[in-house]
Amino acid sequence: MPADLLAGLNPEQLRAVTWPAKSALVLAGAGSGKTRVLTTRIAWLLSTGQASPASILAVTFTNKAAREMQTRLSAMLPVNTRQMWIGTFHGLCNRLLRVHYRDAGLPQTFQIMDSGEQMSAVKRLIKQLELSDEKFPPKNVVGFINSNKEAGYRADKVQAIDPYTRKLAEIFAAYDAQCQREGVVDFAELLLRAYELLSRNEALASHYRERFRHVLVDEFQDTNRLQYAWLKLLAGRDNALFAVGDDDQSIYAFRGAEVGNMKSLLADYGVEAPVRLEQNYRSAGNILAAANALIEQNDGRLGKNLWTDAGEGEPIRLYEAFSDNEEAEFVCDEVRALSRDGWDLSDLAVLYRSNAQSRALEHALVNAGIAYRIYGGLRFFERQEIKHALAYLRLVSSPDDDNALLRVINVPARKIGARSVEQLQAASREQGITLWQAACAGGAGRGAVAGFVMLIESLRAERERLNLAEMISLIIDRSGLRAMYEADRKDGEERLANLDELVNAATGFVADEPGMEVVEFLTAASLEAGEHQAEAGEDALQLMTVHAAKGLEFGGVFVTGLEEGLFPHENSLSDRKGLQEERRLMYVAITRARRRLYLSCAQSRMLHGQSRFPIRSRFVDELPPALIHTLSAPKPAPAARQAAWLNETPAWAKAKPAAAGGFSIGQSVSHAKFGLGVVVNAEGGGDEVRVQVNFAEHGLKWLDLRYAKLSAC
DNA sequence: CTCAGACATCATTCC
DNA sequence: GATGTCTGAG
Repeated sequence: MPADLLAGLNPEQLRAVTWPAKSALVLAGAGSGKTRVLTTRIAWLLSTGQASPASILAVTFTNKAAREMQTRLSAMLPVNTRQMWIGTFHGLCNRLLRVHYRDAGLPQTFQIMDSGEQMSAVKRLIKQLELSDEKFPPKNVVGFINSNKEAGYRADKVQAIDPYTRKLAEIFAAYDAQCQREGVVDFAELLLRAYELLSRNEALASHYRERFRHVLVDEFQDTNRLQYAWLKLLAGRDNALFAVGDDDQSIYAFRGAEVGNMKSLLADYGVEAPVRLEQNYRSAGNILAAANALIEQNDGRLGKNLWTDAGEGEPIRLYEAFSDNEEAEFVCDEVRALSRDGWDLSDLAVLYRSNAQSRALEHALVNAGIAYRIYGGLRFFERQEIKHALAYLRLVSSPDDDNALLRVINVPARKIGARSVEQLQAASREQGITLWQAACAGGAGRGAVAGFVMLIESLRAERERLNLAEMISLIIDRSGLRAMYEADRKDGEERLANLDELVNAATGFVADEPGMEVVEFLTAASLEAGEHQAEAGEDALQLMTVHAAKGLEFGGVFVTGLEEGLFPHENSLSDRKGLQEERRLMYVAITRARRRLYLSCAQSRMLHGQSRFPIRSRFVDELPPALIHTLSAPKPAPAARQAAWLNETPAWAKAKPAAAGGFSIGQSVSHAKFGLGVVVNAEGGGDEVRVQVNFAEHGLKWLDLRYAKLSAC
């Protein structure tokens, strides 16, 4: 074995890496060398002859992490990583289903729907079933379907006691039937189908159990019930399930993740205690101390305390801006200063809770001339022009995909309006055929629909002759997409560039299986929607959500928008579990930083087209004050501040500046119980006026002026 | 019957 | 801000 393989590992890391060939849970704090442990573990198993490459199954949460593991591994050992199965849950399940598509009851060319496509499939279904989307909001229906699938339940297994849930279960069943008819699978289905494939087919399951003696899982705290069941199926009784995770970084409960899986694993596999990796190699002492203090406020933790032998480092910097725009300017100023001091822009990240916040930042960055790169948000493969082109590609490959057909049948506009589409849908429903079949049958010979059928047929006729890139290029030309965007003066140019980029991506694409180029390309587009753009190497400031930042680290980090209602998000304020997840999110944000950490909030923020006047996030106040250095904003006098607020007041407030029972927005007031505050909002009229006051001590309160004793000061 | 523009509505986080 | 629905012109 390469002698230096284990060199430089600390005792806990060493214990994890050289753990005997049995199941284990590694509790790996942020920055504790988790990825290194995982890859070194694999390398150690291989180089000591305990495992062959083919016996390794490693699951990560992003494709990026999977690639990184592969790269690191091949750097450590001269080993053929192709024999190992390394990938995401979704990627691996897809692989399984492609190999055993018959046993899984799927067409060979089944396609994967992303969440947007799933949503439109459900909307279409609800309309078809003639249900009101008032009573069955598509969003809720999608949530119902996904959460059941993630828990391992099909429609017939759903716990349905009340009539409403029974109806939902019916829709669920109809949805699955529709997907089956159209040969498409959603993300959750990918997992459930693969699970059922193995659980119903003992021969297959034992084949894979024989093969994968070592199952390793990264980010185990983010697995859902179904994923854990899938892992258990593969690991069986005898194989080694080696899970690495951090309960404090569990931030995906909203998509079904169960931190409880960590405790379950200990019980299910008779693991006495987790291996704890608590030495942090990433962050300076102060940053770590802040993170520890914050996360301690959560309960039910497995428990762990990160430490470092690095020095305290710099204090954490806190900045309270007047407005979201001013916060963005602050970020720009600091970034420029850091850049002057020799920091690489790419070593700096601006984090936020929700994507919408990037707007103000982008605006300021453009003005300041600072190069930046946004991760997530509108991903490449989710842009409409790309989705259009891919929908055509799907139709060429499998015309029965109703979703794809509906997406492009009238894009660009070709005189097939809502009415014609309805007729097609009626025909398809009555005769039990797909839209494509209905289009072929009904519109034969005449009309716009026939023209569309001919277009698709003419493209299909070229399938054999053209390679993938040529096909996409042909689609863009012949469908009229190119002409449509050429005529679009607003952002047609950018969209055309993206389409060219799509052709480029297809040019380099090599399929694993001959003849499967289209299917594999579309699969990659669905499963790697976000990870395409993140590559390019230019030195640029990194912008992303806190979720997207998980697993990454930066020399300097700005955590922005630290306001009640934003971070923690208002939808999570009401329940305890939600709030604890928000706190873990904050923990993740803080622990991304190596040397310098900025926290910022704003006293006014445009949200959903309205000015809001939030108060500072509780998370800021949960940090030890001694660690924090508050940067003084160029504080204008109270009068000027009021003016600044008034400038952003909604129209109604300007229209009736003194309407709120004698109080106006921005006015300082005092209250017998709550003390001093500032009026930030008002509603009502006549003698039923309510005002919202931001109290220095007690935060935001709505007060009814009929009862509250409020006085100007 | 289609289409473009006006209008309303609703907003986390993501594989 | 993006998306869905409505309306009047053609």
